[in-house]
Amino acid sequence: MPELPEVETIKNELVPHVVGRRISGVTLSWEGILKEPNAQEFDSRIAGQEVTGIGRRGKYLIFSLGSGELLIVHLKMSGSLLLGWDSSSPPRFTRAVIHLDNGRHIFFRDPRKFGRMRLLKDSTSIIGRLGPEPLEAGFTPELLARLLSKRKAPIKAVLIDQNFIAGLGNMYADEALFAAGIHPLRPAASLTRREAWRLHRAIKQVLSSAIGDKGASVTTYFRPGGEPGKAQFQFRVAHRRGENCPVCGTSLERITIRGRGSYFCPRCQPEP
DNA sequence: ACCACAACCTGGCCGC
DNA sequence: TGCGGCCAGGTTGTGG
Repeated sequence: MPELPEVETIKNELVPHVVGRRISGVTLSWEGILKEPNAQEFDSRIAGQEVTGIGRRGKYLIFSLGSGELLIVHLKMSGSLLLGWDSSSPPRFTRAVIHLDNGRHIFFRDPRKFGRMRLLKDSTSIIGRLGPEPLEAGFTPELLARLLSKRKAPIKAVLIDQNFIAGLGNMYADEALFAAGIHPLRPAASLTRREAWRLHRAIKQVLSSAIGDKGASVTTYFRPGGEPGKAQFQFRVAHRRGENCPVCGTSLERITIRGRGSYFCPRCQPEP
Protein backbone atom coordinates (compact mmCIF):
# COMPACT_ATOMS: atom_id res chain seq x y z
CA MET A 1 0.00 0.00 0.00
CA PRO A 2 1.53 3.29 -1.02
CA GLU A 3 2.13 5.50 2.01
CA LEU A 4 4.69 8.28 2.30
CA PRO A 5 7.83 6.11 1.82
CA GLU A 6 6.36 4.36 -1.22
CA VAL A 7 5.20 7.59 -2.88
CA GLU A 8 8.55 9.22 -2.12
CA THR A 9 10.36 6.27 -3.72
CA ILE A 10 8.15 6.37 -6.81
CA LYS A 11 8.80 10.09 -7.15
CA ASN A 12 12.56 9.68 -6.77
CA GLU A 13 12.73 6.89 -9.31
CA LEU A 14 10.49 8.58 -11.88
CA VAL A 15 12.36 11.90 -11.86
CA PRO A 16 15.41 10.87 -13.93
CA HIS A 17 13.25 9.27 -16.62
CA VAL A 18 10.38 11.72 -16.79
CA VAL A 19 11.45 15.26 -15.90
CA GLY A 20 12.33 17.20 -19.05
CA ARG A 21 10.27 14.90 -21.26
CA ARG A 22 7.10 15.92 -23.07
CA ILE A 23 3.80 14.07 -22.69
CA SER A 24 2.71 13.15 -26.20
CA GLY A 25 -0.67 11.89 -24.99
CA VAL A 26 -2.57 9.88 -22.43
CA THR A 27 -4.63 6.75 -23.11
CA LEU A 28 -7.41 5.98 -20.63
CA SER A 29 -8.15 2.26 -20.46
CA TRP A 30 -10.70 2.98 -17.72
CA GLU A 31 -12.14 6.48 -17.71
CA GLY A 32 -13.05 6.39 -14.03
CA ILE A 33 -9.40 6.90 -13.16
CA LEU A 34 -9.70 10.51 -14.29
CA LYS A 35 -11.35 12.69 -11.69
CA GLU A 36 -11.22 16.00 -13.52
CA PRO A 37 -11.55 17.50 -16.07
CA ASN A 38 -13.48 15.29 -18.55
CA ALA A 39 -11.50 13.05 -20.87
CA GLN A 40 -11.72 15.31 -23.91
CA GLU A 41 -10.58 18.43 -22.09
CA PHE A 42 -7.91 16.50 -20.21
CA ASP A 43 -6.48 15.23 -23.46
CA SER A 44 -6.32 18.63 -25.09
CA ARG A 45 -4.79 20.30 -22.06
CA ILE A 46 -2.10 17.69 -21.34
CA ALA A 47 -0.91 16.73 -24.82
CA GLY A 48 2.44 18.29 -25.67
CA GLN A 49 3.20 19.48 -22.16
CA GLU A 50 6.69 19.19 -20.74
CA VAL A 51 7.05 17.67 -17.28
CA THR A 52 9.14 20.25 -15.44
CA GLY A 53 9.27 18.52 -12.07
CA ILE A 54 7.74 15.86 -9.81
CA GLY A 55 6.91 16.51 -6.18
CA ARG A 56 5.16 14.81 -3.31
CA ARG A 57 2.87 16.10 -0.59
CA GLY A 58 1.54 13.50 1.82
CA LYS A 59 0.61 10.57 -0.40
CA TYR A 60 -0.04 12.75 -3.47
CA LEU A 61 2.32 12.74 -6.44
CA ILE A 62 2.41 16.09 -8.21
CA PHE A 63 3.69 16.43 -11.79
CA SER A 64 4.40 20.06 -12.69
CA LEU A 65 3.78 20.86 -16.35
CA GLY A 66 5.24 23.51 -18.60
CA SER A 67 1.97 25.46 -18.70
CA GLY A 68 2.03 25.75 -14.91
CA GLU A 69 -0.77 23.21 -14.57
CA LEU A 70 -0.42 20.23 -12.25
CA LEU A 71 -1.13 16.56 -12.83
CA ILE A 72 -1.99 15.18 -9.41
CA VAL A 73 -1.96 11.41 -8.89
CA HIS A 74 -3.14 9.44 -5.88
CA LEU A 75 -2.41 5.70 -5.93
CA LYS A 76 -4.75 4.90 -3.03
CA MET A 77 -4.33 1.27 -2.03
CA SER A 78 -3.33 -0.73 -5.06
CA GLY A 79 -1.98 1.72 -7.63
CA SER A 80 1.48 1.76 -9.14
CA LEU A 81 3.25 3.71 -11.88
CA LEU A 82 5.39 1.46 -14.04
CA LEU A 83 7.83 2.52 -16.74
CA GLY A 84 7.93 0.60 -19.99
CA TRP A 85 8.76 0.86 -23.67
CA ASP A 86 6.07 -1.30 -25.23
CA SER A 87 2.57 0.14 -25.04
CA SER A 88 1.17 -2.79 -27.00
CA SER A 89 1.64 -5.06 -23.98
CA PRO A 90 0.66 -3.09 -20.89
CA PRO A 91 0.77 -4.72 -17.45
CA ARG A 92 -2.44 -6.42 -16.31
CA PHE A 93 -4.89 -3.95 -14.66
CA THR A 94 -3.44 -0.93 -16.47
CA ARG A 95 -6.03 1.87 -16.22
CA ALA A 96 -4.14 4.66 -18.01
CA VAL A 97 -0.98 5.09 -20.05
CA ILE A 98 1.00 8.34 -20.15
CA HIS A 99 3.02 8.42 -23.36
CA LEU A 100 6.33 10.29 -23.34
CA ASP A 101 8.06 11.83 -26.34
CA ASN A 102 11.03 9.44 -26.20
CA GLY A 103 8.88 6.36 -26.76
CA ARG A 104 8.70 5.45 -23.11
CA HIS A 105 5.38 5.08 -21.26
CA ILE A 106 4.14 5.35 -17.69
CA PHE A 107 1.56 2.64 -16.98
CA PHE A 108 -0.91 3.50 -14.22
CA ARG A 109 -1.73 0.05 -12.94
CA ASP A 110 -4.46 -0.31 -10.34
CA PRO A 111 -6.30 -3.59 -9.74
CA ARG A 112 -8.83 -2.12 -7.31
CA LYS A 113 -9.67 1.04 -9.26
CA PHE A 114 -9.33 3.30 -6.23
CA GLY A 115 -6.52 5.42 -7.67
CA ARG A 116 -7.26 8.76 -9.35
CA MET A 117 -5.54 11.47 -11.32
CA ARG A 118 -6.62 15.01 -12.02
CA LEU A 119 -5.35 18.01 -13.90
CA LEU A 120 -5.52 21.30 -11.98
CA LYS A 121 -4.22 24.84 -12.25
CA ASP A 122 -3.70 25.05 -8.51
CA SER A 123 -3.14 22.38 -5.86
CA THR A 124 -4.33 24.22 -2.78
CA SER A 125 -7.80 22.65 -2.86
CA ILE A 126 -6.18 19.21 -2.66
CA ILE A 127 -3.22 19.62 -0.39
CA GLY A 128 -4.15 22.76 1.51
CA ARG A 129 -5.87 20.85 4.29
CA LEU A 130 -3.11 18.30 4.82
CA GLY A 131 -1.26 18.20 8.11
CA PRO A 132 2.50 18.76 8.44
CA GLU A 133 5.06 16.71 6.53
CA PRO A 134 6.56 14.41 9.17
CA LEU A 135 10.07 14.48 7.70
CA GLU A 136 10.32 18.24 7.38
CA ALA A 137 11.82 20.60 9.93
CA GLY A 138 8.47 22.07 10.92
CA PHE A 139 7.36 18.76 12.40
CA THR A 140 8.80 19.18 15.88
CA PRO A 141 8.10 17.16 19.04
CA GLU A 142 6.46 20.23 20.53
CA LEU A 143 4.11 20.53 17.56
CA LEU A 144 3.14 16.86 17.78
CA ALA A 145 2.52 17.08 21.53
CA ARG A 146 0.40 20.19 21.08
CA LEU A 147 -1.70 18.65 18.28
CA LEU A 148 -2.19 15.41 20.21
CA SER A 149 -3.46 17.24 23.28
CA LYS A 150 -6.52 18.39 21.34
CA ARG A 151 -7.66 14.96 20.20
CA LYS A 152 -9.61 12.38 22.19
CA ALA A 153 -9.85 9.72 19.46
CA PRO A 154 -7.61 6.62 19.58
CA ILE A 155 -4.02 7.56 18.77
CA LYS A 156 -4.05 5.09 15.86
CA ALA A 157 -7.04 6.83 14.25
CA VAL A 158 -5.43 10.24 14.73
CA LEU A 159 -2.09 9.19 13.20
CA ILE A 160 -3.67 8.04 9.94
CA ASP A 161 -5.79 11.20 9.64
CA GLN A 162 -4.13 13.09 6.77
CA ASN A 163 -5.30 16.42 8.14
CA PHE A 164 -3.34 15.66 11.32
CA ILE A 165 -0.09 14.40 9.76
CA ALA A 166 0.34 13.93 6.02
CA GLY A 167 1.64 10.65 4.67
CA LEU A 168 1.36 8.22 7.55
CA GLY A 169 -0.88 5.25 6.72
CA ASN A 170 -1.96 2.08 8.42
CA MET A 171 1.30 0.12 8.24
CA TYR A 172 3.66 2.84 9.40
CA ALA A 173 1.28 4.05 12.10
CA ASP A 174 1.35 0.54 13.59
CA GLU A 175 5.13 0.41 13.35
CA ALA A 176 5.59 3.83 14.94
CA LEU A 177 3.25 3.00 17.83
CA PHE A 178 5.11 -0.23 18.50
CA ALA A 179 8.48 1.53 18.41
CA ALA A 180 7.15 4.08 20.90
CA GLY A 181 5.51 1.44 23.13
CA ILE A 182 2.04 2.98 22.86
CA HIS A 183 -1.21 0.99 22.60
CA PRO A 184 -3.18 1.96 19.45
CA LEU A 185 -6.42 2.54 21.42
CA ARG A 186 -4.91 5.09 23.80
CA PRO A 187 -6.80 8.41 23.52
CA ALA A 188 -4.40 10.78 21.76
CA ALA A 189 -4.68 13.41 24.47
CA SER A 190 -3.75 10.87 27.15
CA LEU A 191 -0.16 10.57 25.92
CA THR A 192 2.38 12.01 28.31
CA ARG A 193 4.90 14.54 27.08
CA ARG A 194 7.53 11.83 27.22
CA GLU A 195 5.37 9.49 25.11
CA ALA A 196 4.68 12.20 22.54
CA TRP A 197 8.41 12.77 22.16
CA ARG A 198 9.05 9.04 21.81
CA LEU A 199 6.30 8.85 19.18
CA HIS A 200 7.75 11.81 17.27
CA ARG A 201 11.11 10.09 17.12
CA ALA A 202 9.51 6.77 16.14
CA ILE A 203 7.51 8.31 13.27
CA LYS A 204 10.60 9.92 11.76
CA GLN A 205 12.71 6.83 12.23
CA VAL A 206 10.15 4.42 10.77
CA LEU A 207 9.52 6.59 7.69
CA SER A 208 13.18 7.38 7.00
CA SER A 209 14.17 3.76 7.33
CA ALA A 210 11.38 2.68 4.94
CA ILE A 211 12.48 5.24 2.35
CA GLY A 212 15.98 3.79 2.64
CA ASP A 213 14.45 0.39 1.85
CA LYS A 214 12.52 1.85 -1.13
CA GLY A 215 9.13 1.20 0.43
CA ALA A 216 7.25 -1.90 1.54
CA SER A 217 5.83 -4.44 -0.93
CA VAL A 218 3.14 -6.07 1.20
CA THR A 219 0.61 -6.59 -1.56
CA THR A 220 0.55 -4.60 -4.79
CA TYR A 221 3.29 -1.99 -4.42
CA PHE A 222 6.06 -1.99 -7.00
CA ARG A 223 8.65 0.61 -7.90
CA PRO A 224 8.55 2.19 -11.39
CA GLY A 225 11.05 -0.34 -12.71
CA GLY A 226 8.90 -3.20 -11.42
CA GLU A 227 11.12 -4.09 -8.46
CA PRO A 228 9.62 -4.58 -4.99
CA GLY A 229 10.68 -2.59 -1.94
CA LYS A 230 12.31 -4.17 1.07
CA ALA A 231 10.80 -2.26 3.98
CA GLN A 232 8.31 -5.02 4.80
CA PHE A 233 11.20 -7.17 5.99
CA GLN A 234 11.85 -4.58 8.71
CA PHE A 235 8.27 -4.60 9.97
CA ARG A 236 8.07 -5.66 13.59
CA VAL A 237 4.29 -5.85 14.04
CA ALA A 238 2.45 -4.80 10.87
CA HIS A 239 0.74 -7.78 9.21
CA ARG A 240 2.33 -10.16 11.71
CA ARG A 241 -0.61 -11.39 13.76
CA GLY A 242 0.22 -14.53 15.69
CA GLU A 243 3.95 -14.14 15.24
CA ASN A 244 6.14 -13.54 18.27
CA CYS A 245 7.02 -10.01 19.31
CA PRO A 246 10.66 -9.37 18.34
CA VAL A 247 11.25 -7.69 21.71
CA CYS A 248 9.43 -9.83 24.30
CA GLY A 249 8.21 -12.91 22.41
CA THR A 250 4.53 -12.37 23.18
CA SER A 251 2.11 -13.35 20.40
CA LEU A 252 1.20 -10.27 18.34
CA GLU A 253 -2.45 -9.33 18.09
CA ARG A 254 -4.73 -7.70 15.55
CA ILE A 255 -7.73 -5.56 16.41
CA THR A 256 -9.91 -3.39 14.21
CA ILE A 257 -9.82 0.37 14.74
CA ARG A 258 -11.96 2.50 12.42
CA GLY A 259 -12.28 -0.48 10.13
CA ARG A 260 -8.50 -0.82 9.81
CA GLY A 261 -6.46 -3.79 10.93
CA SER A 262 -4.20 -2.69 13.78
CA TYR A 263 -1.29 -4.88 14.79
CA PHE A 264 0.45 -4.54 18.14
CA CYS A 265 2.19 -6.34 20.99
CA PRO A 266 -0.11 -6.57 24.02
CA ARG A 267 2.88 -6.61 26.38
CA CYS A 268 5.15 -3.90 24.90
CA GLN A 269 2.11 -1.68 24.23
CA PRO A 270 0.04 -1.97 27.41
CA GLU A 271 -3.72 -1.42 27.39
CA PRO A 272 -5.06 2.05 28.09
C1' DA B 1 -13.87 21.31 15.37
C1' DC B 2 -14.16 16.70 16.32
C1' DC B 3 -15.75 12.03 15.81
C1' DA B 4 -17.59 7.73 13.61
C1' DC B 5 -18.95 5.03 9.88
C1' DA B 6 -20.32 3.54 5.09
C1' DA B 7 -19.01 3.44 0.39
C1' DC B 8 -15.90 2.81 -3.19
C1' DC B 9 -13.37 -1.54 -5.55
C1' DT B 10 -11.30 -6.34 -6.73
C1' DG B 11 -7.70 -9.92 -6.32
C1' DG B 12 -5.57 -13.36 -3.43
C1' DC B 13 -5.87 -16.65 -0.10
C1' DC B 14 -7.88 -20.13 2.93
C1' DG B 15 -11.11 -23.54 4.50
C1' DC B 16 -14.58 -26.71 3.19
C1' DT C 1 -12.55 -27.72 -8.76
C1' DG C 2 -15.48 -24.41 -7.04
C1' DC C 3 -17.38 -21.29 -3.77
C1' DG C 4 -18.01 -18.35 0.17
C1' DG C 5 -15.78 -15.48 3.43
C1' DC C 6 -12.14 -12.75 4.92
C1' DC C 7 -8.46 -9.41 4.29
C1' DA C 8 -6.01 -5.50 2.25
C1' DG C 9 -7.09 0.39 3.54
C1' DG C 10 -6.90 5.93 1.58
C1' DT C 11 -10.20 9.21 0.77
C1' DT C 12 -14.77 11.22 0.48
C1' DG C 13 -19.25 12.10 2.01
C1' DT C 14 -22.74 12.09 5.55
C1' DG C 15 -24.55 12.73 9.90
C1' DG C 16 -24.15 13.27 14.94
